[in-house]
Amino acid sequence: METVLHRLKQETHIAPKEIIFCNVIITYYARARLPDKALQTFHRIPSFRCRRTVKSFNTLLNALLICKEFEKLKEVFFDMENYACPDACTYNVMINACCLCGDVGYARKMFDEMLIKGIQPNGVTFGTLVNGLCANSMLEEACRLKDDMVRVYHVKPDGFIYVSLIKGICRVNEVNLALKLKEEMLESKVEMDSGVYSTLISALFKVGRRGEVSGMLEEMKRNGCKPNTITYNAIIFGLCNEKDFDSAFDVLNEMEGGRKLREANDLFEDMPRRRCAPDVVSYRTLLDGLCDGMQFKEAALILDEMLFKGYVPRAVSINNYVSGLLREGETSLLWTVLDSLAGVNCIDIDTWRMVVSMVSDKDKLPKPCEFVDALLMEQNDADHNHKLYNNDEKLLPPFSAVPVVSWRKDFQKMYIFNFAGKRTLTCLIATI
DNA sequence: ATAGGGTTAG
Repeated sequence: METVLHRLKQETHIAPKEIIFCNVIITYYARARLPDKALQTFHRIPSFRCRRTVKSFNTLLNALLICKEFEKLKEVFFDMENYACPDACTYNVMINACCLCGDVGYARKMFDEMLIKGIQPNGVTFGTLVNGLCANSMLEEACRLKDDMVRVYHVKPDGFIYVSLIKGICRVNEVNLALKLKEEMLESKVEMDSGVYSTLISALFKVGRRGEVSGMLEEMKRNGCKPNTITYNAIIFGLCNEKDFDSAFDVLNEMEGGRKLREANDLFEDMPRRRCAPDVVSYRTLLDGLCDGMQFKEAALILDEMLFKGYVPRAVSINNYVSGLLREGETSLLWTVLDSLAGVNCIDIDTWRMVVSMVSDKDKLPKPCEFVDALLMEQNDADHNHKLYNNDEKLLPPFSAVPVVSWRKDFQKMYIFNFAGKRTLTCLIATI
C-alpha cells in the first residue's frame, strides 16, 4: 500500500478521487488494525491533489471505531470544526461508537445534539440506536423508539430495525412477540429479508418449537427470501442440539446442492466469454437443473431468456416446472411462467390439465355450463377480447381450431383458456 | 463502495 501511495503521489497527471481514500485506503488500514496509518492517510489527502470533505472525515471516524480507538475517536470528533461540517453519517458513527461502549445515555446525547444542529436523523440513525438499546437490554425503550420514529420523525422503520428488535425480544424468549413484529412488517409492507427469518428460526429452536421451523422456511421462500449460509447455520445448529443428525445432514446436502447450482449458473453465464454461445441444449439443461433445485425465480429468468432467443423447453421440463410451482404454492410466479409459455403456445394438454385440476380445487371455478357461457360471452365482448381476433380482424368462432392463444387470469381469478384448438378446450372443460 | 441487522464454532 505504501509503495502504491508513493507512486500515486509522484504521478502528477493522476488526481485520485476522494472515494478511493475512503473506501479503499482508510478502511483497509482500519481492517489491518493500523489506526495511525488511517489517520495519516486522512491528513495527507490534500497532498494528492484531492479535495477532502466530510466523507473522508466520517470514514476516519469509523476507522477509529473499527480499531476500537475510542479515545482517539473522541479527540478527532471534538476537533471536527477544523476538518468538516458534520452530517447525519458523522453522528451515526458516533452513536454507534457510544452504543458499542455501552454508553447508551451518551448515544442519546449525540442524537439530541444532531437535532439541535438541524441535522435530520435517517433510517441508519434509528437502526443504530435501536440496536444499541436492544444490545443493552433496553427493549421497551427500543420498541418505543421504533414507534416514535414514524410518529415524530416521519422515518419509516426498515428491516434492520425490525431485526434488531426481534433479536432482542427473542433473547428474553418472547418468541410470540417477535412473531407479532414479523406480522407487523408484512402488514406495513416492510421489505422482508432472510435476516428476519434466520433470527426467528434460531429463536424457535432455542425455545423448543422446532415444529414451526419448516413452516417458517416455507413462508420465507414464499416471501421471496432465499435461505443463505446464516439461515442454514441456524438450522443445522438447532438440529444438532437436538441430536437429529440425519436431518442436519439433509439440510447440509440441500445447501451444497444450492452451491453447485450457483456454480452451474456461473459457468453458463461465462460461456460467451469462453467463446461458446449457449445453445438450446445449454438452456434446457440449466432450466431443468434450476427446477429440480427449486430455484424457481432463476428458472423464470432463464425461461424468458431462452424463449426470447426462440428456444423452447422440452415438454417434460415444462410439466416438471409447472408442477413444482403448483406444489410449492408459487402462485404469482406460476401465472408469469404460464403467460410466457402460452405466449409461444408451447404448453401441452397434460400441463394444462394439471394446472386446471389443481387450481379448480382451490379457487372454486365455475361449473362447466357457466364456464361455456362465460366463454361465449367473451366471444361477444369485443372490448377486451382483442386476443380472440385473428390477423384479419375477424372474430373467431367458438371452439375454433385456429391456433390462437388466449390466456386470461383476471376474471374470477381463474380462466385458463387455451385456444390452441378444440381438443384442448374439450379437455379443459372435461377436467373441470 | 462514508454510517445500522441476522448464526454458529474453533
